[in-house]
Amino acid sequence: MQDVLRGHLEKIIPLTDEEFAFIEPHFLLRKYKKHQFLIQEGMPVKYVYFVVSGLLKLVHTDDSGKQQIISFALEDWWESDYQAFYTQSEATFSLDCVEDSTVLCLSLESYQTLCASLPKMEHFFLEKANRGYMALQRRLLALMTTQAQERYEQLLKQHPALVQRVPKTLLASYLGVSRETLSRFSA
Amino acid sequence: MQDVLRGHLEKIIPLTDEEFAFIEPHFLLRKYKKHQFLIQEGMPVKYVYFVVSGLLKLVHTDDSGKQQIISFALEDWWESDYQAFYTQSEATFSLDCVEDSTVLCLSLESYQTLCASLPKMEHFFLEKANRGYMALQRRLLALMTTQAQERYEQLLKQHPALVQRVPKTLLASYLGVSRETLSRFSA
DNA sequence: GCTTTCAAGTGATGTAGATCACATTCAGGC
DNA sequence: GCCTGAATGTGATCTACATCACTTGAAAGC
Repeated sequence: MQDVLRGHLEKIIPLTDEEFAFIEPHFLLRKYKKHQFLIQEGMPVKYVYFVVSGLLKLVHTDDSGKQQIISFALEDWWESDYQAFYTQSEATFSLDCVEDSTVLCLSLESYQTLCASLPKMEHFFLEKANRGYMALQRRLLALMTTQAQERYEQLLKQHPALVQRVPKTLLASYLGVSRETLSRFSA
Repeated sequence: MQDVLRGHLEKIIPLTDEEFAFIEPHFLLRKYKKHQFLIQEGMPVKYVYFVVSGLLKLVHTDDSGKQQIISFALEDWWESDYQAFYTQSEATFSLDCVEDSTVLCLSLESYQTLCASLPKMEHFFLEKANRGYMALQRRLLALMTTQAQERYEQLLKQHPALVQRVPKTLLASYLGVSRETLSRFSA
């Protein structure tokens, strides 16, 4: 199971067996069922999660109770309420399972230990953060410039698997469009 | 002038004089006039920029020629077309001066040298990347959930100085709203 | 000083997409 | 096998905001 993690890390930083032997015990393997929460709004955030299998959604609930999907986390993705995680404060997002999922949990302490003792790991996280930043920038731009229907079509192209796995209601929320409007696009 | 840089770095990582003496020569000081371009769409991106003084805007131009402001870069901000910078490919954004500006330029080679030889620097950039990511996430959320007028009011609260310094037309583009609509809010 | 350009306000009209309301189909729990 | 709730489709109406068209005022260039 941890092989997945090693493969994932080694896409960016090659590791010796000793190094991986040092890294691996910092992660905690956990399984969650569909609809279970990994993070709940208002609660402390203990971990950042690496998705081994399954599918999570990161959600924000506004004052009027409406839910917005900030992002989906598929296999091989890292997810958390980073703000709350890094500052060890209360979650403003919730993270829960769209499907039964297996994740690896990394505590802030372990995260810091890994970064401090293995520059490679810090490099790995920097790389991930940068890519995440660039991806968000593109998403922001798309949200500002592109019509809802085109955004949907681009999602279909770029993540056809995701569209298959996720109810349209959730896709709509992710795309920033109402359920009804999204439904009218399929035609 | 480089004092500004040292102060900025030391907000996150304390440095010895020797360390800073090693870091500093990697930066190139440059001055630009209002309307001058640091990065032009279609051209290679040589540097990431640290703004010592002045104000820059990162802009995307779509097929129909319309401009969207991805972000502003005030004093103490880092900016570039990161995608193009890291992959040493052609810019899809342009970066130009809203006001006369002084910047420090860091090449990819120097960036990599700094990260490789000083783990502190890698840590610094990781910290910056993470904060940038979280800020973008909040902006994305605001764009999806909040009305244009409220977004404007929040900008007024959070960056009153920016609103003073920047023509409304540019603010509108940054907020993802038309010039005319923004104008009707002031009343 | 004059002209040209840029920033900004404002009315009239158009439209993407929200919201509300209801029908239908489908999967799961017991 | 029945019942309940989720997921989806679809019509009618409403609204935030875009777009177009024009005016005014102020700054910049020569």
